[in-house]
Amino acid sequence: MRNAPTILHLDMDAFYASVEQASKPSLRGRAVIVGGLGPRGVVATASYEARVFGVHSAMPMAQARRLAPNAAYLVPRFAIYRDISERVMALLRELSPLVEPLSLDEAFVDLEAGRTAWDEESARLVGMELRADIRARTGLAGSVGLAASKMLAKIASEEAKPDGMVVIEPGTERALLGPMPVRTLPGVGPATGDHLRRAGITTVDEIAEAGEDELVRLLGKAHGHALYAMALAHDERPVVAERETKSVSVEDTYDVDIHDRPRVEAEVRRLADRCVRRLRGAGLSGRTIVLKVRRFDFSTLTRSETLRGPTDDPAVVREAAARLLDSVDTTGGVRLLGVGVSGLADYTQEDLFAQAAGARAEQPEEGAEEPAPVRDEARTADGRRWLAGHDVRHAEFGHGWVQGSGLGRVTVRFETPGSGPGRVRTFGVDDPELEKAEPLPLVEEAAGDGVGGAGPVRAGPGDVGEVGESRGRPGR
DNA sequence: TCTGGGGTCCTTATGCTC
DNA sequence: TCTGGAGCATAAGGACCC
Repeated sequence: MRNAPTILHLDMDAFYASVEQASKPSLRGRAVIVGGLGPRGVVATASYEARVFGVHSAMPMAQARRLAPNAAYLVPRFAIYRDISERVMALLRELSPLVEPLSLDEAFVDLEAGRTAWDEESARLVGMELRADIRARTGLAGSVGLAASKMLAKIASEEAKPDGMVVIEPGTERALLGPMPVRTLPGVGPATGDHLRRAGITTVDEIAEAGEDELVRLLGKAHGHALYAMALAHDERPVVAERETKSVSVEDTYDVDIHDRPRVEAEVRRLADRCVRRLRGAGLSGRTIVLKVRRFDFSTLTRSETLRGPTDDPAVVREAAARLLDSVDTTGGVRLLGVGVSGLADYTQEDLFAQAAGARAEQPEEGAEEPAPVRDEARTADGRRWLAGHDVRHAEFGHGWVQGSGLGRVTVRFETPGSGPGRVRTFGVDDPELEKAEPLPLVEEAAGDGVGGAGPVRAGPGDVGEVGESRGRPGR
């Protein structure tokens, strides 16, 4: 392990909810909950004001509504989260070429590799400046952890939340880690936590005391070795900038279980097509097709089939998925269906099978199988949907966002990131003066954007649209 | 009072080939 | 020709992460 805290972990605070609060002045200081709003939705992010009520990520939305009935409930706007995330990642890449994004709101940076920090003092300085830059560029708060390894940097940023910075000084790791609960360590979730608790192990120190052999016996080889090393604060994993995508998949949970077999088959075809679109979008093809079925009782099963060569042909994937479905009993109903492709190749090779199938099934389906949506909330006559939290523009009142909709009406609050809290008005869902709009930037873009200096800094408003997007990118 | 969506990695069982 | 492994690929499930 290196002997200076030069690995940085950045974690944006309550990211989705914070973006919404920055976009919508009337929500600042209020409980905001972002997630799926359907009957089977879960919470993606809760603002700190909402966490006071006990609401947290991954909680069923129904439960959140009981705990915080007066919170604002919004559907995620991934386009703007992605845009802001790219700005933040660009700031990180100014610090080092070794930036490892873990998701839209989290990343590791190896400061030593970027020669921006070499000891504790320089690392602290970089961390402070980074947090200030992020706030200036995005208006949002991020927490920073600095340590000599990835595991410890992540634990440090967790400790730093919200809106803080924590440095773990080399030499203090064991003392700090020892009394912490086992769940603090990465890779210890509910199941492993229970497993360890039944063996009388509840703290990191107790993992270390148990010894490596005992852990391997309890948890298996890979997990046992890894966890023992972590408990001793040994973590040599390097920061890895580019990781290859290993699989591409799509899945849908239905508001109401599907019992009708033809309907299940139609959904699987639709998912197969969607999956292939994503696959092709990333310039990939794959050999193994995976079908996922979650039944009415939440039991989940997967069926997979490996082809002779990689494909990105929708007809081939559709047919494989249909064959896999043949071996699954869906009487009783299914709540989720998914289709995935793994065994990826970064080239597209048309195998004979694909060509044969393609000749038969070139373009039928496309328009023919348009599946009926399960649920139909506030949909206009031409099929537009007014999703809570999404941006709209009104010919007379300007830019606003959907506060709620139903019963043929849509309620809009007219405000922008730079305005004060705005007024609310209600319209018919088919009001011709109301239309969907693009999100507005959170921070006023200064003319020229003030980044004249050295280094590969991304410029201002002009280049956020992104041109040739074909790299495989890790974790979204 | 129920449990999303997109991934990764590991374990175990099984069949094939040498 | 039979048997025993080793080693690999495939399939299914589970845990974990954000």
